[in-house]
Amino acid sequence: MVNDSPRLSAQDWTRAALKAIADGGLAAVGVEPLARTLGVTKGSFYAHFRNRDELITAALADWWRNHGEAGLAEYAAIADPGQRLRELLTAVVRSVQPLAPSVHLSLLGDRNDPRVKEAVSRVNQARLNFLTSTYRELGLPPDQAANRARVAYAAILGLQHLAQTESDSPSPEALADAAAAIFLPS
Amino acid sequence: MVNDSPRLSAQDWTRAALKAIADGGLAAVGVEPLARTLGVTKGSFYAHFRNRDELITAALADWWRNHGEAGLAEYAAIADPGQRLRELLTAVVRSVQPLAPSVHLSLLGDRNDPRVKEAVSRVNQARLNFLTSTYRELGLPPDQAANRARVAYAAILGLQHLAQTESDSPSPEALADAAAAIFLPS
DNA sequence: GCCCCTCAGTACGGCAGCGTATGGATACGG
DNA sequence: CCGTATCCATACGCTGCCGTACTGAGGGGC
Repeated sequence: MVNDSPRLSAQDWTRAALKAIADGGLAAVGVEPLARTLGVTKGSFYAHFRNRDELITAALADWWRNHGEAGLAEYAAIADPGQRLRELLTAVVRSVQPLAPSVHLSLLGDRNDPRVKEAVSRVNQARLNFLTSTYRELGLPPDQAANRARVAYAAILGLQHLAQTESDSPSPEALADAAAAIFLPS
Repeated sequence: MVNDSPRLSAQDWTRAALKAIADGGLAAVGVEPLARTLGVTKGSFYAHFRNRDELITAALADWWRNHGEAGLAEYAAIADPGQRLRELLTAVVRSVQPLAPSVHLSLLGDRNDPRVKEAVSRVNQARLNFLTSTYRELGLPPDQAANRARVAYAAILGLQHLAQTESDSPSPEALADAAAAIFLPS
């Protein structure tokens, strides 16, 4: 997967752009800065993209493609909805600890950009739909399922917020238990 | 409260800076752009601040001062913890609808800046403490109260997140009911 | 082996924003 | 009415970044 040849592809640029977004937002996506980190000059960039805007659009498209339904496939394979939900929660709570820079959170600062809005909206929608149908499988009526999914997903997002802005991380097991107790229907 | 005199104060600049942060992040805080929106030139700015950094620091300090414990005073006055929690939830769910730009969310995009980290951390800590003690008053043991407060606050943050990136707003009453059912201890 | 296409280097123009210098205007206390 | 401090305008240099033009080097199909 690693491109050891000195030649770069367009994907190398979109990947670098996403990394830049993850820890600096759209403002951190600059042609010349990226070229420096990639070890080339911007002459290379303009062989792959027409301008900076095109790179941003490509990077965002890449992102929501991998974080929409694609990223949910693993869990969609779990037949039992209760277990599916439990594994989702624990996975989220566990993955939340490290200060792994998150594209999703960084994009909040640029949520006025229509392309960003579109991308974030797609990802959120896919996840909300997934959670909603899971709750429906658990027997909740449609509207209740939708609301519960919404609050549950909101909690997931919020936990990531908190994890990114705090140094002390509370015990993950206890938190997972608390989350499970709250979001698994009685 | 409105300063109709043509002369500006330092507070006018910090307020403008916060507004800029709310819908563009730190990157949107520029001396010359702000001067344009305020109808003056940057000559005015450098009469109040030594540089752009000082403005940002002042604006952030202003923000967490008003959104930390100060903003919670209104609810701290409610004696009954159950009612306090309910009013908090409904107020949050209600205030979430409009696309009122949120400083808090925008700051997440710049969470790598140490000053931003500090400010956001202070506000979150104050709110978490408040929620935790409320849950304790409701009879939960300390560790459970802390975890429950954490998840509840996370849900609040996440709901704001969702409200900002979606066009369709689900019925606020239903959502408030769902949230209350979830976060008010049985 | 030759050509062509892709990737990369160099150089230039342009623009926006930061910071400084300086002087003018306005308010206010004495 | 005068002096001083505060607020504001103008002009300038500087830096970082975008975008374009042109050139060069290397590899694969024929």
